[in-house]
Amino acid sequence: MSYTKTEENYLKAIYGLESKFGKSVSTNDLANKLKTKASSVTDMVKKLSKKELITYEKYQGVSLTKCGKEIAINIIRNHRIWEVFLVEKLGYKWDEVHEIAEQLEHIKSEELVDRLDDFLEHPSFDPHGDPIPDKKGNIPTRKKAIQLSELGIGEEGIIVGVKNTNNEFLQYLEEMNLTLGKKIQVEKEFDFDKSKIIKTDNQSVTISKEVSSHLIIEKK
Amino acid sequence: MSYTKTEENYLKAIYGLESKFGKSVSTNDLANKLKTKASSVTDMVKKLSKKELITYEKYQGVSLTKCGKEIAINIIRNHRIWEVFLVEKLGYKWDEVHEIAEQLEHIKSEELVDRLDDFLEHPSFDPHGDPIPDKKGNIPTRKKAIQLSELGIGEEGIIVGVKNTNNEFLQYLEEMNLTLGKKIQVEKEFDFDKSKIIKTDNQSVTISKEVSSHLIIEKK
DNA sequence: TAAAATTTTTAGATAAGTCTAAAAATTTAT
DNA sequence: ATAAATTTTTAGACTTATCTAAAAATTTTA
Ligand SMILES: [Mn+2]
Ligand SMILES: [Mn+2]
Ligand SMILES: [Mn+2]
Ligand SMILES: [Mn+2]
Repeated sequence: MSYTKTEENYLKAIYGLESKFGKSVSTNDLANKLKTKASSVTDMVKKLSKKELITYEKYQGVSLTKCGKEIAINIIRNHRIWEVFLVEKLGYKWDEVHEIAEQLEHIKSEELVDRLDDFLEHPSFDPHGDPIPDKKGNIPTRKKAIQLSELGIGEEGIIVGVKNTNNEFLQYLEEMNLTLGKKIQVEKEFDFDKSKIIKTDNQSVTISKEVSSHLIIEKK
Repeated sequence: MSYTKTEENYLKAIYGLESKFGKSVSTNDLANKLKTKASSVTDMVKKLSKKELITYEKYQGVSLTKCGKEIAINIIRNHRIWEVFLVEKLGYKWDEVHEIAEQLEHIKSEELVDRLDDFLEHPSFDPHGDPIPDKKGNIPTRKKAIQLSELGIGEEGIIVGVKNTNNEFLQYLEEMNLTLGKKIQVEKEFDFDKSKIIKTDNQSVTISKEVSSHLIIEKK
């Protein structure tokens, strides 16, 4: 069985919202995430429900079935593997790959992404630090990853992920020298707004709570 | 300006038929090539005409405008570069890549295929020996390429292309050891049906006129 | 708990691309 | 030059995914 690009995007969006909020997904939230109208969502949700990819009851929101979840995770796998390819092999920057991966993730082929995965030597994380599900849907985890906002003064860590893949944010991080793999140390924290001074290899930068809560760190 | 997958496929098909027959393309031929109905073709052809990608007069068939031709060639460029990638980097066989490239050719990105082209070190021909247009639309040519059917007894050459990318044909060639780059020599020709005995590096095979006329050779 | 606000669904339209059946135009054959 | 055959176009319908506006259900507020 094969699904339309639209169906796949709905499943992916439902998966994302379900994981984020830990409960069934509302029509409005879905409409908002997919930049469409609630009425359109209702239509599609009925269709996906009939195909048993989601469970849906009027006014109660939706959640993925086992099958729907598998499909969603597979699309996410495709997306992230393509992002690795674009950055590692074609030299794209991490803020340039998302849109293209949004297209590539829908290419229909049993083998393609598995071959690409071999070619890339089975990466576990994408250019934004997000985990890449394996063929069976298992998602790698990081043992002791925390938000930079939780790191105390003097403590050291390595940047392993970003919790926001907005292009401007990624470009900002690039300028601040806060990219994946960078070793950092908390130099100071300002109580009044929880902003921090962060020491990287060659400079110190001040970042807001907003920023530090979107950076994922592995403690040294 | 960006076009739908369908529009792009129509332009590509028109380009192919126009090149092949050297005259304007009929509704029926187009319908046949695109595996759709003549009535659907008439609709789309009106649409492309309004966009000035083709010229169209009722009952007179269509031909590409400069702009339409540029788009068609660009899609072909995409297709062939992706085919090279699939074969060279992901280890696909030449009979496995066409369908996937049919999808990949429509990915919308200014840069993607150019970067891929760099990554592949600017190939001039795809895995089937078809020329890859450059970014400006220039199509590489081979000076002295001829059909194997034109090669005389005793003459030698190298296989540089196939004029039919049907999967079964490609698999047949593989079995006969008649793949791109192979050196061959005409051992014998049978007058009654123009079939030939061909010597390759390690064996002799008999092939029909049908087959030899679809193999492109560069004379030694 | 009743009114107000919000969310969700329904009803009806639209656009792209496709199809069948029938009409119109063109080409081929007699 | 007509008739017959073929090609092409038109007319009308269908599917998918969308939208707006209005109705219905649910949740919040007072
Ligand atoms: Mn992404
Ligand atoms: Mn990512
Ligand atoms: Mn091809
Ligand atoms: Mn090819």
